[in-house]
Amino acid sequence: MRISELSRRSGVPITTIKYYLREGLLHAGRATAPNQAEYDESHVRRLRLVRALVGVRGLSVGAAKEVLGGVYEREGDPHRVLGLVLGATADAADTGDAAEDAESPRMPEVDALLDALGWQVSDGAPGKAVVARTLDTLAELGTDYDWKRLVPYGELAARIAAVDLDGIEGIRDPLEMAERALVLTVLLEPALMALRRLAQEHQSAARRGAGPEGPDAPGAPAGGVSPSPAP
Amino acid sequence: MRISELSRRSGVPITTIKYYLREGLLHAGRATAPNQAEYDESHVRRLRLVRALVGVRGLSVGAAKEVLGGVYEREGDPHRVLGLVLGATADAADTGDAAEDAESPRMPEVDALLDALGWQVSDGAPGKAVVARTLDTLAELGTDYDWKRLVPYGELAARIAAVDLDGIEGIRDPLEMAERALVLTVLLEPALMALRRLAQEHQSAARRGAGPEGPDAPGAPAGGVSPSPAP
DNA sequence: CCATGATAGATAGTGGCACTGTCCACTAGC
DNA sequence: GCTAGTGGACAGTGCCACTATCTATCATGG
Repeated sequence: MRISELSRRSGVPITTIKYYLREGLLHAGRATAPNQAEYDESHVRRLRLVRALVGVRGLSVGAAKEVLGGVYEREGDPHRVLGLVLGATADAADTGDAAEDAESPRMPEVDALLDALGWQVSDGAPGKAVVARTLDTLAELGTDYDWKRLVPYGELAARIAAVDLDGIEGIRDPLEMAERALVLTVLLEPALMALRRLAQEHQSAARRGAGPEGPDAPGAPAGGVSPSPAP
Repeated sequence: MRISELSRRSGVPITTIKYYLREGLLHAGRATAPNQAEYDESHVRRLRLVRALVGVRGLSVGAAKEVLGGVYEREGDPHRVLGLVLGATADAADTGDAAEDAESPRMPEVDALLDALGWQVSDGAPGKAVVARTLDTLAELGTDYDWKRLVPYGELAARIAAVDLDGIEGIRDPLEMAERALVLTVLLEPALMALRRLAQEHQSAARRGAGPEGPDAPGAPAGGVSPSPAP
């Protein structure tokens, strides 16, 4: 198909498609002439993904490019894909200043946290820098927040990751698996945080009504957390 | 103190402080003359918080204003504070278009999800719209993603919320409690997602090496992830 | 008293980013 | 041939988070 049909089917304006092509978010079509190129389903699919990442999720164009590059270049290796995809994501706020990422005064605390959780991750994992920076920010705010308080969060994060990996377990096609991994991790983030807030609201109301007792509300519905197998 | 000292102590340029004053992110000082005002510790504290929200977390100025307004206007009611603070946060991508938030074709699915989880939340909770939009995006991408797949995430979100609420349980001072709630929910978000990614990496490697078994690493050969003390 | 510097308030400007408009040479398809 | 469409290039737009500058005070030291 040509660019006008690509635009029609993806809902993205032609000029924006050209922009994405320039920026490397979309792979070029097969050129049939100096001013003619042929696009296919993969372009439609990828355009929709780009719009989801940039428009819905709010990723910057640069971050989206990195993420997509990671997915489509190593589609054969799910583990590698996971690492790259999620590494490039990090957060909207960490654009630039990649140099100081590696060195943070709180990195030892992060290592202690990972050790306490029993996790084995690569040294350069960007997530470590994010955690370090968060600890740093909390300290600057005067909050006495120790890395130990992140341990329960880490344990729950492990369960979330288990659900994530279960979600891509059965996919055979490498490309589809990579895309699914990307979608599950990146696009689900706002939903997860929204669920957290909804749960906070629910439990806050429940605790208010039932007294300041333990985390699980006494008789109340309290969130219906089923006892999933031990982490 | 005067504005120059406020600038020095908070690390925020004077011009930026004026900007925040204009935008309502910082409460005005006590005016002592047409061109003189007195600032105090509360301004220093709040400025640091603003910088954390806007700079580190990447919140828009408008969103930060809403969040802070919610915190400092109803400091007496923790439950109310939670609701407002977390409501205003939502996500960076949902600025504008607040009108269509209420009506989403997928809202019934979200209600079904909340029902399955046993949660009781207010109808206008912004988190619901975020979840609805995520389901919508996933559907547009052709992913066959049912709301039922969010149930395990919801259960884990409930546990996270329980940890969150535990973290603000014992605080007596209402203002401090409100601030802590804000910090725990908003500033911790990137860290939580980073932990999720780190856990994915760890477990992906573990599953790869040990087959499709449990999320915990088998023997954990303890590579270079030792908790080295401060350099 | 008055020079000096800081201050509040207002207005305009800056730089970055994600597009968007426009122009050109050329091609496809009638 | 003729018209609509195309790829490529480049400038322009709108938004946003600041930032610079200007003015009319005000505070203080000498």
